[in-house]
Amino acid sequence: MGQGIDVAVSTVILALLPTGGEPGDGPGDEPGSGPGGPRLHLPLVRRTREPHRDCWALPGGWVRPEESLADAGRRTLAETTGLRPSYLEQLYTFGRPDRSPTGRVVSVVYTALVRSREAAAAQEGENVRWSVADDATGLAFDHDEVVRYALWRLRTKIEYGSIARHFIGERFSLSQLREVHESVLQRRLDPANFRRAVEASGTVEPTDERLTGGRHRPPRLYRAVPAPHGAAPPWEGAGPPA
Amino acid sequence: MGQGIDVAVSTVILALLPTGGEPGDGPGDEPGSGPGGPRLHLPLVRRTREPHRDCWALPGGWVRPEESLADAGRRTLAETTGLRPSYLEQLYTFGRPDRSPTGRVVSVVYTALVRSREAAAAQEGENVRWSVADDATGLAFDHDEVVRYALWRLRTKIEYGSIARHFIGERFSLSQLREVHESVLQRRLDPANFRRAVEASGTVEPTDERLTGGRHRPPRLYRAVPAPHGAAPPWEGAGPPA
DNA sequence: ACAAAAGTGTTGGAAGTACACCCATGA
DNA sequence: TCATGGGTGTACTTCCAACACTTTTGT
Repeated sequence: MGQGIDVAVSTVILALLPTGGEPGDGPGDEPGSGPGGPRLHLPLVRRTREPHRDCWALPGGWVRPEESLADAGRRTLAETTGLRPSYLEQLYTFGRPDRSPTGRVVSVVYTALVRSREAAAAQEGENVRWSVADDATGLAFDHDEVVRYALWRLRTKIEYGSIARHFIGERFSLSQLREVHESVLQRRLDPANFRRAVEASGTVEPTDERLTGGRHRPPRLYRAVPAPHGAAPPWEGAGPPA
Repeated sequence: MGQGIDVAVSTVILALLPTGGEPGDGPGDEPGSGPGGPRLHLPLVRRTREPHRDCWALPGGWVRPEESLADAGRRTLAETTGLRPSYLEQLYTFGRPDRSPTGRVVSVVYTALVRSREAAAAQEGENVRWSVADDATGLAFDHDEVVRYALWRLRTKIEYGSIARHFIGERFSLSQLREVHESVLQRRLDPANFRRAVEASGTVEPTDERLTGGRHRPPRLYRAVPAPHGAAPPWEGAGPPA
């Protein structure tokens, strides 16, 4: 066709990191890592060329002719930050004619969630920075808007099981899961009611293991149950069609 | 950049039409228009060129360099079917490398809802056909999949006010609104409980008018209330950024 | 023994469901 | 007056938030 429209992908990758802390120690670690527990962070990359040179922006890049959109998201993410999230979900496609000053660009934006330990793989430095998601403003292009929309979507449609699987490890206590939800939703949750809601949701199941080494009674460990099915588009998180 | 990727838009436009009927008479008209009341229909267009020549497909076309994605959706929709829906919402972006045999095409798909009277504007003929949405299979490209996803999204996230505004007229009785919901959800709803749920939702408000000319007690007419705010991305349905 | 978190029970209110019943109109 | 849908009342159930309470561990 030759329309002269370029197709890019960008990714909003979110991780829960202790306020003021470094990637690597995540929720469930020593307390005192901040006034309100861990907060949502996302990696930004500094642009090294025009337009918006030296501005911070979401990691991303051009889609290659032979790769799927999700694959392009994964590839550009790895190239710019070193991150390789297991889960990627399409967020929205932005295509205002004037959103890039150099020409027509349509950006397919993905959202990913990573565990705090994986977040450490993003080599922070001169050109990569972890930023508190709610404070990320002044970004290049329309990325401010993209980030706000990604946060809105995360907070309004999350499932117990999925958020557990993606933000924390394979095995987790209900307190850890609750702390994740409290950090995302930015409000306290009743431990008793949270327990019952999670158990009734059917998205997690108890194991025989317990978390020892804590300072008090060892909690039972749970794991995310595969997938309830039928509540989401079948291809999300997996691969095709993307 | 010159990636050789073409950007298209397609639109899933849904209307409630009586089973076996013609566009123009909609829900709330004479009964006997089918065993189970009106059903979701969508217009399909016959492809006049390769690939998939003579196959039925979703209306759509190429995005022009200077128009927004939503505008491209509106324009191609009007060109192929004559329809001009007031509401357009982005559904998903499909971009498998092999989804078109002639080259790399990324399709941004929009969903629209139209009133049955507006649906009559789609000049049905040799190359435009209204089809029962749940029965639409064998379409060109990956459009089967697109239609199924659009139906899933409509059925899982609808609001009283919005569905009223888009599927039926400015003024409507609660019975008409209930019939719309019953058709979309494919199950009967209790009239008394439906009334209370709608009234409590705050998305519709009563007027002083009544619908006369019916065969029985004239029902009060309601209208959709502007917008609750904060429950959806701000730009959907309006225009930019899209 | 004590502190602190794990885990259970109970209660009251909101919201959803089923269904009985009265009201208003056209034929 | 009667059939029919419009509209109201009410009891029952289910869900959810608040919070008191018991259990189990490390120190």
